[in-house]
Amino acid sequence: MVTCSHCLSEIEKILSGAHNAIVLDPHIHNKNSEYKKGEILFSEGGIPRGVFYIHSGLIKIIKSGNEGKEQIIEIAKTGDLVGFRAMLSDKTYNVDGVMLEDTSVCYIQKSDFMQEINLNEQLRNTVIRVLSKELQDRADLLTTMAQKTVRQRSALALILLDDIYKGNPINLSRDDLANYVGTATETVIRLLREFKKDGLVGIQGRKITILEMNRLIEISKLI
Amino acid sequence: MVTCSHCLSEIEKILSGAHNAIVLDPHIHNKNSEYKKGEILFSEGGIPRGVFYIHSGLIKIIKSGNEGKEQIIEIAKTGDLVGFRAMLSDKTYNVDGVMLEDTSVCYIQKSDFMQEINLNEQLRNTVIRVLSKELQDRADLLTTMAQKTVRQRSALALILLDDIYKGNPINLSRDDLANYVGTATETVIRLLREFKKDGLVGIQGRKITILEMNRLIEISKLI
DNA sequence: CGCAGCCTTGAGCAGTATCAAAGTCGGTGG
DNA sequence: CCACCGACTTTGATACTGCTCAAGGCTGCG
Repeated sequence: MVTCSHCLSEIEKILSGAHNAIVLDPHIHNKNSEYKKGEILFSEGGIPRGVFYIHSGLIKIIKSGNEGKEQIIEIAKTGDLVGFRAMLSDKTYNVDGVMLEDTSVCYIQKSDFMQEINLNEQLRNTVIRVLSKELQDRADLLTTMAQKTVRQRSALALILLDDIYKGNPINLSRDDLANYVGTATETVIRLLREFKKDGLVGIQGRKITILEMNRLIEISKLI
Repeated sequence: MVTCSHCLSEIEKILSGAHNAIVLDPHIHNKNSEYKKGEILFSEGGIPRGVFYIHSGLIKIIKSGNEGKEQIIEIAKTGDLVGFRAMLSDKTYNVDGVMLEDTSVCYIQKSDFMQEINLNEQLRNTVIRVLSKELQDRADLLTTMAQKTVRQRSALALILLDDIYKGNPINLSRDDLANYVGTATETVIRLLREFKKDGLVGIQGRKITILEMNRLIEISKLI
């Protein structure tokens, strides 16, 4: 694959998150590749030769644990950069990237990315800042996984998903939702039923609508 | 506090972990400060103005969760650099650093560290590589917390602690051990009793000796 | 229409947390 | 030197959360 020069020139904005809301003009910007839902972008053990910028779509970053049970580490959305941790660490991927829906991505080759980093001091500092910030966030997430109940984590997951789906109904398989929360599918279904009964969410088929964000936030924080 | 120029010149080795076994010559190296067991190096919300290099001792990095229950994110040992995530992210600390035993550290000021980074390309790349690698590792840890049983995590904790204590008996309060595993104190005590009964570990007072590393590894991996 | 893949529900169980109480150890002051 | 105090550790009993297994229902698609 060939580096998308347009995205290469934008990576600083992308990394700092400023890019999130920007819709690239398709006329000046040809997306590198399109993937169907369920297709695999990269998988554990593979050697990263570049990073991906999500032009549109959703990608789950998963770790396949014991007995095939997968844990969703992160859900990357439009405007996110994916795969840079493994690339920058000089290690193989330790997670898989799988499309949650039809997704189009741009590609930036490692050599191009590294050259850019070495030339651009500000970008370099951004990279370091972003990585460090994520490390801090993961300490919080670790604590959440270790200390909060499944009920609290489910509420939290819905809050995060509301952001990922930008306020639109959450459209995720129950399996994926359970793997995101870190629990069994049945458990997440039962909790959703409860949340619905209490008027916190609405459910249309597999789609979930947040009705009472404030109370979800309360639940996610309470012990 | 004043930057330890000796450690500043060594940070590349420190970061890449090569420093672990090196004993600095006390004649050419004056340690910046000594802390007693239980003393606080930094705490959540504080502004990082530099990083600490552990000359000798042990520091727990903790996140105080709900109702004061703390989660040990990491135990930093002799030769480790502490506090660089918050410093590099330009955020306040989101964790506390507390001495697990009497500890002496050196201090490197943020301005000195940053200057060094900007002058030294290799160091820069090391920083980026280390941060990315840690992010990868935390994805694994997250999966562990989400999917493994307390029994498995306890076995894993003992394996990690064996490394931290360099093969010497593990000397940690039961509370700290529980907070490292992410469970209740009573639970960890019961599991230790089991492990002892099965001949996996020996227990002398609060000290724990690993007897059957291979079987511990097996337990930590099994589902 | 029927199949396959999800989603949902129920029942029972195992693993852990919680609460309460007793035991141990090291240090301190009389 | 001894007895006591406080903090930490251990044990027991009980409750509950969340998992697993099993079965049935729904939906979209060939």
